[in-house]
Order: sequence, then structure tokens, then C-alpha cells
Amino acid sequence: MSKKKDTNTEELILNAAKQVFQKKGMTGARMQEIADEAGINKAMLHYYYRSKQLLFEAVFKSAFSLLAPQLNKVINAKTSLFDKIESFTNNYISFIITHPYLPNFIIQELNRNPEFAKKLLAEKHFPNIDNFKVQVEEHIANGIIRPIKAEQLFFNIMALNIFPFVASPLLKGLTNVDDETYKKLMLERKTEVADFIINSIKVIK
Amino acid sequence: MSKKKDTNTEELILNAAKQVFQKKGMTGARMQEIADEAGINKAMLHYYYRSKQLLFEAVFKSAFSLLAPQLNKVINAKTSLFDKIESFTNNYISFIITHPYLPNFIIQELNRNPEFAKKLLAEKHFPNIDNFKVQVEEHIANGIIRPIKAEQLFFNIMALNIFPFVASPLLKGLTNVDDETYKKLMLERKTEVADFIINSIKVIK
DNA sequence: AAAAAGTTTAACCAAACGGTTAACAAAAGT
DNA sequence: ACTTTTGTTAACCGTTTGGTTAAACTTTTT
Repeated sequence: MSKKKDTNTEELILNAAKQVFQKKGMTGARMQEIADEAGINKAMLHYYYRSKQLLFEAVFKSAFSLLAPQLNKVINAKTSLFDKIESFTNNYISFIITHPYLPNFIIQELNRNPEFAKKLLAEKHFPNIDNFKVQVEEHIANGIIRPIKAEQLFFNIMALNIFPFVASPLLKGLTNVDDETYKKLMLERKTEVADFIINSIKVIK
Repeated sequence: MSKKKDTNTEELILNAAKQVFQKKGMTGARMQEIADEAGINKAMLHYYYRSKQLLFEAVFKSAFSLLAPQLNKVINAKTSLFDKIESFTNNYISFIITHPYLPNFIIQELNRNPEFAKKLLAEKHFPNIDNFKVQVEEHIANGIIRPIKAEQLFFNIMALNIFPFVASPLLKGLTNVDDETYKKLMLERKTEVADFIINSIKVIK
């Protein structure tokens, strides 16, 4: 057995492929461009990953398994509902600022191939909202939050956190703010979003 | 002058191109596929639209000018803020259900080419949030809503309305609901989203 | 040190791609 | 009637694309 190599080609390819696929998508990416990005011969891509499709799937799964634990924080965590919303919002926005292409990439590719989405979410024993649902229903029963379907609350949390990163060119254009100001607004959202949600659902005693 | 033709080829092409481009994006779409969809010879696409790029731009602009007046409803309308949020949410969700591919298409292509986004939003004298901003600030000054930046409120309105349609494969997977149930949830959002927003910002007297 | 296995490269290939051409058909203008 | 313009088609073209090959180089095994 073995694995010396200070330059691991397989990993080099995966990282280059990540960059190119996440920026241009499956159909927009070119194998030659990935090879150039990695600084190696194009044949290496096929040597290690056989085909564009398989290389893409490796990139996608890698991206998804980076995002999954983030999403799990809203769904499964032993903290109270409000704490959960606050910590998720704070963490998620930090996370996404360091991986700006990630959410758009995933959404784009899931839309391109929804069957792949179903397969992926099924095979990998995946974040399930059952616990979250129970928690929401308990909070409603105890009069802590106003009645709302757990699914709708979950959609709202996801939307408020993810959308401004996915739709940034549109929102930048509509609000007429420059890149720097937009980034500041995104940082503000680390607390703004959680406040907005909790304000909406909390019952005032 | 004139224009007899019961089958207007130019329009036939545009409609076919809309379908293909909105489903597969600029890079994923094929000229032959558009021709097949329209049931005509591929050379016709170039006869009427010169190139793939120009055909794409025609489709994009058409899609955008369909979405723009919808967005304008939040930004410029003479009604009160709460009315505005309620009517926009209700209208927008109805609108998007009849044009399901539209928001994702626009977001995807704006991300692919952000410069094109800037150009488009600049040339077409476009929805501007200035009026909305003034209105929000007035409401805050009058103690009707709690303090919030107009941009953040605007982002939140956009996010809550648009995101569940853009990210439907992801959200379907995570919440484990079938297509029919998902559609029901989307219809519920016609009122749910407005309530959620107003609950969050309204000052209780 | 020789053989075997693993890695890398340049050159190549067939298919798919966007786009063009030339010939033809249908309308419109005269 | 015929000439010109407009619309349409099949066949074609050069380039790009994902993928392969065969030979060379490197590392590991014996």
C-alpha cells in the first residue's frame, strides 16, 4: 500500500473542478478549463474520474455534504427553538460568506435534475424535519409561539437566510447598492434575520 | 407594411426558445432543440435572431419585463405598507404558479453574468426602492412598525415570496413532502407570508 | 536491477455544436 | 406576366466538445 505524493492529483482535480463547476454549472463547465485550473493534462480528469458526469457528481456530493450539517443545525439540535434560530442564522451567514457560490450551485443543479435530488436526499440518511416539527408543535401548545405550520416556518427560515446570497445580483440591482454595502447588509443579517423571525412568531405575554 | 401569416414564425421561435432556455439555461440549451420545439428548421432561428446569444437575450428580456411589474408592486404603489405587502404576496404567488420556471431562470442567468444584470437594470429605467424607503421610514417615525432598514425589509419580502419556488427541489427533499402537498403549502403562503412579515414588524399598541 | 504497476503526456477521434450557404418556394410589388 | 423580396429547407462547414490511445516516465514490488 501507499500514497506518498506531496501533490495529490486526485484532490487537485477535485478542487479545480469545484471552482469551475460551482461558478459555471454542469453544462457551462468545460473539462479543459478544469484541467487548466488544476494545471494538469486533461486526460488526468478521465484517469481519476472517468467522465464529466462522475466528476460533477463528486463535486456535487462534496458540496452537499458541506451544506448538510449546516442545515441540520435548524432541524436537529437539542437547544430551544429561539436559540436554534439565532445560532443557525449567525452560523449559516458566516458559513456562506466563505462559500459564496455554494447555495446557488446546489439549487441550480437540483433544478436541472430534480430526480438526482430525490435520489440524493433518499440514499444519504438525511436531515429530517420530524424533530423540528415536534418542537414547533410543543411551543405552540405551550403558548410560546403563535400557531404556524412547522413546514412554513422552516421554509421561512431557509428563505430569509439563503435567498439574499442566491439572488444577490438581482437584489443589488433593485436596491442599487454597491458590493461593499451589500456585504455589510449581509453581515447585519446575522442578527437581523433571527430577530425578524422571532418577532414574528413569539407570543407576547 | 403587413403581416399576414396565421403562423408567426418569429413568435413561434420565441415561445419555443422561452421553454427551452428557461428549463435548461443558456449553456444547457441547444439550438436544434429549440428548432424541434418550434417544429421548424434550425436555420430559421438564425434568420430571425442572428445568434444564440441574441435569441437568449430576447427571451431573457421578455421574462424580465414580465417579472418587473410584479416587483414594482412592492416598491411603488400608493397603498399603505401593510396593504402593499398583502397584495404583493397574494399576487406574486399566483403569478409564479403560472410561470414556475421564471424566477429560477432569471436568478441563474444573472448569476452567470452579473455584468449583464447591471447593464439591464441600468438601461431600462427600473423599479427603484426610493419610494419604498421613504414609506418605511415614515412608518417607523409614526410608531407603526418597529425600526428596520428598508433594504432588509425588502430583502425579507423578496426572500419569503420567491425562495420556496427557486429552491423547491431542495425544500421538497428536506421536508419530505410530495409535489401535491408542496403546491398546497405554496398556496397557503399567499396569506401566510404577509401575516408572517406584518407580525414581525407591526408595533403592538 | 529488472519487471510490474501506476501516473502523466501529446496527439488523436468521433460526435455535437453554432452557424452558413445555396437552392427553392411563396408573397408582394410592378 | 414577371420581377423582386421574403421565408424556408437540406446540406454543409469549421470549431469545440468529451473522451481515448499509445507511448513515455515514475514509482513500487520482487
